[in-house]
Amino acid sequence: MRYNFKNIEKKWQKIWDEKKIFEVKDQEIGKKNYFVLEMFPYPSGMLHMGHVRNYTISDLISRYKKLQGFNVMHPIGWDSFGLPAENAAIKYKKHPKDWTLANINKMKEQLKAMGFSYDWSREITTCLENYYKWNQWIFLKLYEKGLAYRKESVVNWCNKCKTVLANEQVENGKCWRCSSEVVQKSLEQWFFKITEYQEQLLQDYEFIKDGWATRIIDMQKNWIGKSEGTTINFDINNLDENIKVFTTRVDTLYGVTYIVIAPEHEIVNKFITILLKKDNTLAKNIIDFIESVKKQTELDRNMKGKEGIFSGFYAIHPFTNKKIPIWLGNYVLATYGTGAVMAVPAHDQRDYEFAIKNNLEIKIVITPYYNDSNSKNFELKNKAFEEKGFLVNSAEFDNLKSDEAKIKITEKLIFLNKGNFTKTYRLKDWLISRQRYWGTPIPIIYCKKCGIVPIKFDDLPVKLPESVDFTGQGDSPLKYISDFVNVKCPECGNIAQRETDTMDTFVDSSWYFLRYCDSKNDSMPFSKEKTSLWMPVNQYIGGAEHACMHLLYSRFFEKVFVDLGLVDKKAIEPFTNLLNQGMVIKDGNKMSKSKGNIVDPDEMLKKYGADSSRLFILFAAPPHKDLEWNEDSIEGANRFLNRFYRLFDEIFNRKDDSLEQKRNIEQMHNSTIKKILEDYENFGYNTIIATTMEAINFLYKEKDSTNKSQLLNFISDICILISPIVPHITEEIWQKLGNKESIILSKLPVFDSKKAEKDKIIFVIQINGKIRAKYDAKKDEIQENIEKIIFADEKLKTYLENKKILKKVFIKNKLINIVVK
RNA sequence: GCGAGAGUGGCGGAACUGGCAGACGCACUAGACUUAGGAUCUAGCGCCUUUGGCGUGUGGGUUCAACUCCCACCUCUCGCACCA
Repeated sequence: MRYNFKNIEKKWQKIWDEKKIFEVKDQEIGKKNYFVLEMFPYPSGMLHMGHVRNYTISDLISRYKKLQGFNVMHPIGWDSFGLPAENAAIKYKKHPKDWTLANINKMKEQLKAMGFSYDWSREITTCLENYYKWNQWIFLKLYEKGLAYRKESVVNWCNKCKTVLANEQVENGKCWRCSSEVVQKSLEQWFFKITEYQEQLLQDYEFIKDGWATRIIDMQKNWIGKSEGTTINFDINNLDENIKVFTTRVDTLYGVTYIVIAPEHEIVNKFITILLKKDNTLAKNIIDFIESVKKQTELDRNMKGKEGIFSGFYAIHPFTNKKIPIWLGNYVLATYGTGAVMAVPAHDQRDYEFAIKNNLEIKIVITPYYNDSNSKNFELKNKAFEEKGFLVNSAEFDNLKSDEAKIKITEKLIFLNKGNFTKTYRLKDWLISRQRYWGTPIPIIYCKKCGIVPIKFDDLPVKLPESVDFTGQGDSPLKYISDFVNVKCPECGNIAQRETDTMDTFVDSSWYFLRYCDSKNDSMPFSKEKTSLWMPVNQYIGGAEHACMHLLYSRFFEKVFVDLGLVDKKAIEPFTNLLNQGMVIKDGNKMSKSKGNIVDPDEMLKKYGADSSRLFILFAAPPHKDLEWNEDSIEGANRFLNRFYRLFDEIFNRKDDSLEQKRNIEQMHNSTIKKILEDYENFGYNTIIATTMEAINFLYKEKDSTNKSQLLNFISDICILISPIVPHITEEIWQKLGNKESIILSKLPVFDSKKAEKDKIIFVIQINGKIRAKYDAKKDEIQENIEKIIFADEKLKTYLENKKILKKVFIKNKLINIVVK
């Protein structure tokens, strides 16, 4: 017989739903709270396999923790603001809200069909007023604290999405969402001051280093990009100005032969003003150069090589007082450090290339450590020498090692008041303005008289207007809604203008986990009392692609909330354990629409059901690895479940129960429990399934000669153990076995260590590493009778008598080892 | 270039603290049952010159014993990348 997964799965999903079995109270006596969180989906219309895998793993952990006796919260919601809804509105002439809510309904069905154990009573939908109101509330709190500010600066603009992007959302010069080229624009925008927290973000890895993959932490550290060095002030010849440069190699200071500044550097304007009076051609050339660099994308700058132009000005070397030419160069980033570098062509490859191209002086000031005897004769071999070494041609610093010289030189700079030790970070403030409709309105009004005026907390929410035309042309649709834009200033009552930008949707996802703890609160985004019952999240599960976006922003928000007194300090890090599941791959590529290799979860569910799908996904690869999609394997999963059900069915319907209880069944039973419980702790979900299959194979062989209740007892424990993986079929068997309560409310079986001790094991007799014989015995038995056992074997006896036994026989694990000459 | 991870059959992957490499599954082969088999069951399945030998990316080392530890190298994947 085949088990009917369609009926069984539907039946139990309905019962679980009706009994509200997954709804969790904030506290339950005698139980510890455990918060399982998965990255909530964007409601695009259909779950993709990445979601299915992510949520299958989360569901397994949630159900396992329940069986362990925890009070588990496993919530779900919808990250439902964002650009695709707006694009769909333009394309299908459907309102983003309708489109989004319809998608949510569809996807909710899919989630339910997978049998995921969500507490739907805590569901959140970020595009609804009762959520985004609190985005605005949080914005205003940050504004109060000076952590939200408006500033004109050069920002990333995506022409296709028609909005600005945060630095984190630009990948290799392209938009993270649509992959089109990102250009630079100077605009006035809202920022969150994440840089205020950069040091703390680095320090607090202390609290999560055991629970996060080092890869993710490294990615974040890299992104924050802390670097320690020295800032030097270079005076400018015949001009009462100076240029600050940042360097990590101040030991090469005597090798500076020119200065390069970014074309965007503020001093350039001064240069031009002066030059226009003295040297019109040079000024024009410089202006042309700046224009041409502006047109280059990041990629161009990389590809075209280093370009530059002499500014006409000279800097003064702080120690030698020599005149050093100041150049403008396309390879200097305006946004990093001071936007100016001291060029040491002998010891920096970029400067070297630039110097060769522009025929600038190259001066060696470092020689390799091994080159001590003739260090003065050290020569470059068509490239810069970038390693550390001994200083030469550096006056009183000659013969010092690089590290020592860095300190001494900086100390002298400090003495001369020309520089200091500095730390520089790559991280920039988080740009949160978006020129799009489908997002949280920024709660700000601009008044000619009063300037920037925040909305009063009591006046929240600033509602997103619903009747809007989506033409796809021009600016954000919000700009054209005069009711929305033209308002009275809350301060002076005069006509004022509302901010029409909305917030980056990453604002929504930076605190949603806190809302789950207190999802119905209508006076605060969340209460400290409720969040402190659940936070920090015990286990977070999601993809690694969010390392420098969502995961970094959330850490930042959490720290702000702690400082604002909104959450307890014990949750200074929001996610203590993070599991990054691998990607789902088909034909060697990540599943995606553009690759055309999508597998529709609906089809999978229809053909094989939820349990088979879950089993397949967990069995095919360990959770952190990429998973290769294989249609044949899912059939294998389905086959196994049928086999399992058939085994149960056959034993269950057997009339005769007079057979003996068997020791080997008891042993297998016990060791199966042990292995599976261990694997749950080590994320070895694929081997849990392998162990279960072994047990089932074993039972098939033994069933006809074994006591019925002993067999059913074993099957019952298997059901509990694998119910987090295949909840429906196990619940069905569990109930047939006569249990009244749901299997979800049961407890994990316990491994009996006393029983295991007495085991008979197969011992292997190994001589010089080669296996010579096997022997079946109890451990203590064999320890006493080693010689008898060995010499009972004639062949072995002769062999050993011919050789000389060198070391005493010893036993380890399942091995008797003899060392001979 | 910098940072992280990984290399084991035809494939996905097992192997706890160094202790029978290839568990479990897929694919494949043969057989059984069957009107039928794409259901199910049984057996086989790393390679070779098969009473034996060789095998965990390559080359060395430690050890009675190495996928596992040490040294050198190769390859692949991912992340970052003109960051001064």
